[in-house]
Amino acid sequence: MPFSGKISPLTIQRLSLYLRVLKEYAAMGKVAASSGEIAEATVSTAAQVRKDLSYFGSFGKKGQGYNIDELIEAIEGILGLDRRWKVALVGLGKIGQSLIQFKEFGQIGFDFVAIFEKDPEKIGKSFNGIPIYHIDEMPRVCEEETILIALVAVPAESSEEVFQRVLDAGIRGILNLSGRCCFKPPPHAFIKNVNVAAEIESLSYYLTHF
Amino acid sequence: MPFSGKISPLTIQRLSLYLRVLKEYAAMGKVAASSGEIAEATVSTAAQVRKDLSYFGSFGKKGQGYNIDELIEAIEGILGLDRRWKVALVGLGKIGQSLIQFKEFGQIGFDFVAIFEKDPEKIGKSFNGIPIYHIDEMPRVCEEETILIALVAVPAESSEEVFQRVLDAGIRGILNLSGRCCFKPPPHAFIKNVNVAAEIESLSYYLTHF
DNA sequence: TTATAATTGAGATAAAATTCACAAAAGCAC
DNA sequence: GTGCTTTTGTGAATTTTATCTCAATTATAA
Repeated sequence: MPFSGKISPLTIQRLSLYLRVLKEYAAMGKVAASSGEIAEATVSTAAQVRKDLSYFGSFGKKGQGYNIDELIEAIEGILGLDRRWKVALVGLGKIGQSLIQFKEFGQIGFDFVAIFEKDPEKIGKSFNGIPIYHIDEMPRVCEEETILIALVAVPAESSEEVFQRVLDAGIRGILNLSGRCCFKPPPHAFIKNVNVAAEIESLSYYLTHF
Repeated sequence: MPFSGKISPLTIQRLSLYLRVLKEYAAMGKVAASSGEIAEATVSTAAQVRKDLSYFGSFGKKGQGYNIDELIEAIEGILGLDRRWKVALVGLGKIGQSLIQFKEFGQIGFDFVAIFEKDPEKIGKSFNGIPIYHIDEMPRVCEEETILIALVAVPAESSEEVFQRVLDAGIRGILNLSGRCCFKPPPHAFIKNVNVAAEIESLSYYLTHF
């Protein structure tokens, strides 16, 4: 790795945002951007942008800002997006079905290659061109296909069991949409929780008190 | 309000998680829980749980922990969940369709009462029993129905314009699923961004570097 | 060649968030 | 009632994160 030390997860999330706006800029034909511009587009501050980048190296030119193509390449390298990732979907309910059709995953380098389900009705068929396996087959399929990332979209009740099985199948990164928010992963694995219900509850807090 | 001062958004998010596990406990018939138990269930720490709660009052009993029903009621009060909220869905694409069928919103007090769309094909009809209006009708409908919260699930390209129109319609809380991450709301409004693509990118970072 | 303006990178500083640590209850057993 | 155990609430200490500041660098234009 070209860098050392522990980086805050907040920095990582922001890099992802910076990358988005940089790609927008590139698509517009823009060649350079300053930390101030990037900050404004991501609701951040110039100092924050520079500090985040500085953990990984010096990518800008004093007086000139950042070359957009170079910075895109740098951030993609940092985030490990200079490759493609195979992803499994676990749970083909409403949410799973809608996410698997979501084109942005492919655009940013993540390919769904397997779906795992319990419902015998669905197994053996395919959805959106992706084969549906029984969840028992996860260890075999994930190994054969070298799948390291899973998107878990099962009902909250079954999620705890499913997390365990997913980790046992060799998955190291879980994107959890099950609504069951909290599961402590083993040290070699990572979980990101996306919880729309919790987010709307914080909106309620702010509307109530401000 | 029974409290003063600025509370960290991180505290608010965690209260939401605490509430979830407390409701699980209540459903199991449990009557009391300690900060340690709540912490374990939410992947937090006992001190963090106590500190978060302490910003709003004293809800526990020394040596005994927290009465679950009482604490649920307290947190619901804090978060403004001791009432029901009317919610608009803006954008009836795949994501919008799947979210509006998501039962948990109703269970936690949020009712979809209107859908706004641009597509003339859909307007005038209903989806899942909820009427579909043209987006131009938002100001009128939101006022008549006193809708203060909107879930925005439109394509990233149109989101900037849509945010503006949503705010102009009197909406004060936006849950943004458009993928376009960054929009600075005016001081009386609040935006919560949910960005699955950005989350999966951080997973890539961790798998690459650890 | 020299002034001018823009902007980075990073050390110093400030602010925010988390953890520590412990006195003060509260129940229980005897 | 006394001693033991549990667990809260909170001020203090620590750690983490964000902001500020400015010397150094680059391009530009006179």
